Amino acid sequence: MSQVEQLKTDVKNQLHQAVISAGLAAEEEMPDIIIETPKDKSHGDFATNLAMQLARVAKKAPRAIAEDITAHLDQEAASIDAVDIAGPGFINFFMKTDYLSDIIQTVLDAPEHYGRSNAGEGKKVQVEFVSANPTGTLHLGHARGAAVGDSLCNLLDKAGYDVSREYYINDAGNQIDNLTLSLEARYLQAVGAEAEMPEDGYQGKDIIGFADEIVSTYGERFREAEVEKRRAFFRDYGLKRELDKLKADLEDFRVTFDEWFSETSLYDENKIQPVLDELKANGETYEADGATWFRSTSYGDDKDRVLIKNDGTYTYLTPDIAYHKDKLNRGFEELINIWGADHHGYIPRMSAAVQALGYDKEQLTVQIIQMVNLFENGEKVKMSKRTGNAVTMRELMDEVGIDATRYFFAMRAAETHLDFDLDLAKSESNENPVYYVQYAHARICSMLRQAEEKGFSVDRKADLSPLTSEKDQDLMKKIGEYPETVADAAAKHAPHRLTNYVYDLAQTLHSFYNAEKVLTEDQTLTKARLALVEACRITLADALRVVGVEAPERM
RNA sequence: GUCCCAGUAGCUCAGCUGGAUAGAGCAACAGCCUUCUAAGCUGUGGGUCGCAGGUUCGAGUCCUGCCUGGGACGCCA
Repeated sequence: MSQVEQLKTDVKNQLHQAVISAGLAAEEEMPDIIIETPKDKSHGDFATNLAMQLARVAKKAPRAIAEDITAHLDQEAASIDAVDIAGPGFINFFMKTDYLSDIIQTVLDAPEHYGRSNAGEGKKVQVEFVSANPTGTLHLGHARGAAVGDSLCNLLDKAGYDVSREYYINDAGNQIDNLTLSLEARYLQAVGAEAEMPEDGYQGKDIIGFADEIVSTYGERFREAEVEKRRAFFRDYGLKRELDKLKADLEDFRVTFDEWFSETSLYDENKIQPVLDELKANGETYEADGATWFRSTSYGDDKDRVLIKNDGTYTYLTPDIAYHKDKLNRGFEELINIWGADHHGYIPRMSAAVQALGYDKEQLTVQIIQMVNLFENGEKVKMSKRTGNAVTMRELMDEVGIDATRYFFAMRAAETHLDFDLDLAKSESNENPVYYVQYAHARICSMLRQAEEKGFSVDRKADLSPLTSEKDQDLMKKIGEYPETVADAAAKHAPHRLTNYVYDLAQTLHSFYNAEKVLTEDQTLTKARLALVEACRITLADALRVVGVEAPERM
């Protein structure tokens, strides 16, 4: 537990005692005691609305209740320096300040550990994200999903969840047949044969490239080959090359997966039929119009869904249900799927399926990634200038840079529409929040370098008592908020809270920097401040790492 | 038509489990570099929180209806 959480717990416990001994409420009437951090510093380090919550139970005015509570409160036991009753009945707590230096001490004692918690209690969570079809290039929306998904996983990991990252490869359906036929057509064209692209074929240049590769490696041998064999080869070849490309793009975007799960493997390992049997045995299916239906309306879907079409083949849903069953069989207690906005209508049926298989509704969470609109020169850009197609993730990385792209995508709540300002993301200026945060880190590194030249080094045992100025304390407090921010952002699946935090922390550092000098004639003060900025640097670097952004030592 | 998401300052967005005077950044205006990085700091102005009801000590936050924008509504994936 972090210092701040420990303090809050102490205050909570003492408040609980005070309420009992003041006779304001019995144990079973006790509300959840909420300790919040006021926005306004004059309202103390912490505050509680407990007196207002008790108004009904105690049948007294909140301010009078607050008087009773504070009169019975053991301030010493909760490290409280002073209390104040304010507004409609808030109790404000001004804490003894030594907890602030404890924060810095904790960071310095175990830098790589700071912010880590056991909030998740080792719960096995699986996050499935990106999962774009292996038939083309990753685009804007995929990039956002990748950034949000990866940061979320980093967060969950830090907050004590046992997290696994997975990519579901749709390598079994029509789209793969389409890929195969498209590649075949391109190959035949490349060797000068008559061939037409299939209807709805993949027009991308990458397919032409693969065809050329095949020609240069294998020559024209497939020209007269048996169609079935030829197609099997093209299928495997095309799939492998598409996957290589996806992996490379994602890796360059600093996103890696623990598992690349093949849809085809569900067929190969006979994992679909047993799930169908199970649903049938549970009475969740019926036959109608020559098809097999899943009675998803029993679990809140607005209509039933076809599992087996009247031509005998599965719909997309069927293997996907088997896939989710497989995930749960692998021991994951919670599944998080990160899907594009165009899939949100699919949520109720997947949720229904999980429930129909006997699992708890809460075990599946679907996080929707809303659409991204690119803006340049104040105008919406839909298409890439170079290719005329939708803007790809690769283009975005090349043009904007990975740091800015990752930061911008992580910066906003995932389920909100995002306007991505290309000019802002590209600008190396004060307007760009990424550089603002990175600059804070580089600035500290610069101070540490100069300290070293002057014979100072960061002393983990430095006396921190000289850190008494307002800016010193602001910075210590902000650093102290990190563990809770991480745990909270993880629990709420909200990586954007971390970018908000890291921006705040950078701002607090810059403000500190302009008000106080670190390298001074006063050795004791210098050592204390070096310890402080080092703790800040560690926190900045770690938060940036979670977001997927580098922390440069110079800018 | 049904369902989902969004609507907060001129623009882009935060706003935790319902709490104190609704906050940042950008843009506008006024200051701060002989001093550790000015990619920085300090200050000023700017709001019927889409609209209307309701719940309660208290609503941007919860409930109902409506308006606007986006999306989804297939035996496609």
